[in-house]
Amino acid sequence: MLEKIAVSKGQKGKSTQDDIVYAHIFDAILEQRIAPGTKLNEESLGEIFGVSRTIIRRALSRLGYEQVVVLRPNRGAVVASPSIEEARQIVFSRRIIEKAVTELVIENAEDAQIDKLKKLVLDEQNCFDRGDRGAGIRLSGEFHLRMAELANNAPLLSFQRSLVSQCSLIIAQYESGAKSHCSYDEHFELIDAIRQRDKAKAVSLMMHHLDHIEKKLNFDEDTSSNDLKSVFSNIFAKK
Amino acid sequence: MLEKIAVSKGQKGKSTQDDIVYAHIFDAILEQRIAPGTKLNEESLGEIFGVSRTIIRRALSRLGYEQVVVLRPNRGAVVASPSIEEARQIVFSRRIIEKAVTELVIENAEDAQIDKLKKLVLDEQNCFDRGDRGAGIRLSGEFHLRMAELANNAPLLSFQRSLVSQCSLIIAQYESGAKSHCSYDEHFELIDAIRQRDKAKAVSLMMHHLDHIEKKLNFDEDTSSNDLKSVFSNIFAKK
DNA sequence: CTCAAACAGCTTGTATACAATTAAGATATA
DNA sequence: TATATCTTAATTGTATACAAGCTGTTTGAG
Repeated sequence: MLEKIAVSKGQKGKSTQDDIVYAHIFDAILEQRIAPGTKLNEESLGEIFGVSRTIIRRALSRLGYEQVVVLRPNRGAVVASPSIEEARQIVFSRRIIEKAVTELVIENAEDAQIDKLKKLVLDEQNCFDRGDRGAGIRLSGEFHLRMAELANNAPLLSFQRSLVSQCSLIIAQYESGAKSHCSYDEHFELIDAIRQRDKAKAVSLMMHHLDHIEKKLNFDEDTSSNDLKSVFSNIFAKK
Repeated sequence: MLEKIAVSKGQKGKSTQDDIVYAHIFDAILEQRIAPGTKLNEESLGEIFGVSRTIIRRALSRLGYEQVVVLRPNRGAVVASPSIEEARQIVFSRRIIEKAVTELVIENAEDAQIDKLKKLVLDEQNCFDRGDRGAGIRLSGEFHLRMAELANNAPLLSFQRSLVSQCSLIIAQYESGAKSHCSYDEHFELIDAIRQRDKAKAVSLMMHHLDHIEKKLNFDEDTSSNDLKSVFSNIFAKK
């Protein structure tokens, strides 16, 4: 059964069981099929995937390390639901990383590699056009990941992976319905600037790109939240 | 028995078993009591710490995620031994993060918090003066971690944690004997610049600080290496 | 004597059973 | 009725047993 799922998800052959489970839960969270705050019960997940709790626990630890789920000792895992403040910190970090990544890509990547990126953005466009917002958000994240790959720096790539995941969560949580969050138009523009090796322009485009995410955050600040402390903070006087 | 170790290490009370095991292996690696490349056998570690393989595996995964050990599927964990190229990437990442951190600290940290840092550097000085190089390297890393804490940005802090660990490994691996690697003098200077809220000077000091690490890398490049591919690259013709 | 295939051991991967902890409901007391 | 304590069910934490995989050695054929 797991085999079938693995194939349907197009995972590489060498995937072990926890990789598969990890990838499925990860995708489900980023595509908003599981809401932020949802409790992730180990035994239920085990039954769903047909594996023991051992495997589920490994997958959950990994998700916990990437901050996509929150692990509460003795109380299990829940899907992360970043607060506005946490979201701001995450976007801030991305600013720093994306700037460096963009510059590295311009310095190091070959034309052919950059062209490949375009295909990915076409896929992304496709998803949004046919209304699959979840997959669109994920592909949009993948675009930024591929950029980091072309930067040729392993630690930056792994940090970017974590940041992009968390950003997708934030977008899923805070951005209102139909609006395209991370418009593929901007991705196309960015690729062109990189292709022309125009560092200043590319970095500036990237920063604007992130501005858009952050502006949405401010705009939708009043969205209902799971963070009880912030919901009721106006009732109780501050210490 | 574990209890005793926990106390002797001054861990906080809420430490669970894997935290303790994790911390011990971590410290042992960073203090060079285990050499890079050493195989970490699960059962042996289990006996040493008096816990089951379950706990050891959790600790090893975590170390693997932080890149302090390398996990090879079906073949166990070994202490990481970064190649020169990997080391360069790590130092490059640190340049980016440390610049951002330094600026944030100057913007956000209170005088009292900065003063606290000074005590830490005194401890560091102490260690080197009395010849405890291992502990010195660890404290030097802790200095940079504290800086990241004062920056008030959770994702940056967690990335910094991973980078600092890896850097300590690099220093332990490549730097020759007695030389102080990350001289505490520079830490003192840095603190002063931050205290005066002199961004340009502080950032420049920090960059020089990292230059020193990197220069050592180049200088000691000929040190015997575990990277067989590079060792024998002169024998076989390139494809 | 060289090389290859089969075997044995040891180590890691996974499932399961049991212990410890938490959360919720029930009962009792003021 | 409100509060506190006890009890119980559910869930997580840990140990252990068994399965699968790798490594090194032995054995046999060329």
